[in-house]
Amino acid sequence: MAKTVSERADVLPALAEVFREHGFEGASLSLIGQRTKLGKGSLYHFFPGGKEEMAVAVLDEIDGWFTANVFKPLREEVEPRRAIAGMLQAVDDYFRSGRRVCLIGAFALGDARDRFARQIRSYFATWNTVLAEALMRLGKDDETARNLAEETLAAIQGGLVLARALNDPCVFQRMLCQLKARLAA
Amino acid sequence: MAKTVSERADVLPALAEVFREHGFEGASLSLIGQRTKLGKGSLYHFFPGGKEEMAVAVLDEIDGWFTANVFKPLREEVEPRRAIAGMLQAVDDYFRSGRRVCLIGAFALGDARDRFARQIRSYFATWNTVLAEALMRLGKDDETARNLAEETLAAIQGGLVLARALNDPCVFQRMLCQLKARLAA
DNA sequence: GTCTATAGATCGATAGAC
DNA sequence: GTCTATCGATCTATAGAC
Repeated sequence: MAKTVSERADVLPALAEVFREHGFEGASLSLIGQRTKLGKGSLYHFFPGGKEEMAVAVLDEIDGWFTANVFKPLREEVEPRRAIAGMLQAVDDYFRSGRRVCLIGAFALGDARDRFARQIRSYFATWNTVLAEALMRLGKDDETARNLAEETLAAIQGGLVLARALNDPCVFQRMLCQLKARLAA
Repeated sequence: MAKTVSERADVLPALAEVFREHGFEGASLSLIGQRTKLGKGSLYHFFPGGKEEMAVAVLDEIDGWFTANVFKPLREEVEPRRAIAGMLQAVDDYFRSGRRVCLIGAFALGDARDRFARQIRSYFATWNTVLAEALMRLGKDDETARNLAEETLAAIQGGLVLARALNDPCVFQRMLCQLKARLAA
């Protein structure tokens, strides 16, 4: 006992999975304890702010992942075609081809939205902006690029909703496929 | 006291609003009691199955509204252009131009999905089918119609997610506008 | 048919031993 | 740093008065 091995970052993946599956309200501390294999004492040691701080940490980690694997490549890749193809590939990986839900989207639809409004807004706003800029580098005019970026994000989020509602991940894959064609046009 | 006036159907709108704002887990009985202005005794008189039965009743009512105002017109209107324009108008009204969330979509993303899987699936599956059929009557071939129907539902759901995440209902309106053009093409 | 009161379970959070 | 024990609050659900 008194294992000193754990770090805060170690429990984030399990934590994220619990929030993804049960939402903010549905993720009880006892459930979180089971899935992270940590007692409440340990959880409060890592997250003195309780469940809210756990969710903030998870959202931050997700934001970090997207910044590194989606937003940054989208901004820095000089060849816009490759930037966009890379984005779609990363999205497909992240959402496990439609088998995994977007936690930020789920939070946005639920009552957790107000609590985490800043992070939710920032995630989608950033994505929207960097994608629109990549589309402009591809030759689209300002308005077309903005609209197309917005439609792309909506198709991704909507595809995840539909895939889960119909219990059919293929819906999401078809959505990505269609986006690939549309964004290249 | 002993007011005999209330009927089950009278509380459904308030009930729906509570679930929409707080999700299934977040909608506590005390909150439901406040918003419906009914005590727990009355609520359990109308819904012996408790919160789950309340949610089922709300989902049924939503399904009834869409059947009458979206699915049925989409099936029966002989002029497919009018059928689709009518659908988009009904959707805009129902979702208050993006200010209102889709409860069924929100349930699909959260942990309520498994509990209400049948109703969630049926809602989207029916919509998808009747829209695809209308598109075929418009002259699209089978595969195109199916894909376009799917993309339409995803755009609507994704538009609602984005509108709420960015706190900007205009996103949803732009989405409907774009759909109008795309479906007519 | 609606209310208040409350049971019984579970919630988030804390304290203290080790 | 992790555990167990436990607090008070809140939850869903029930019982009984009116």
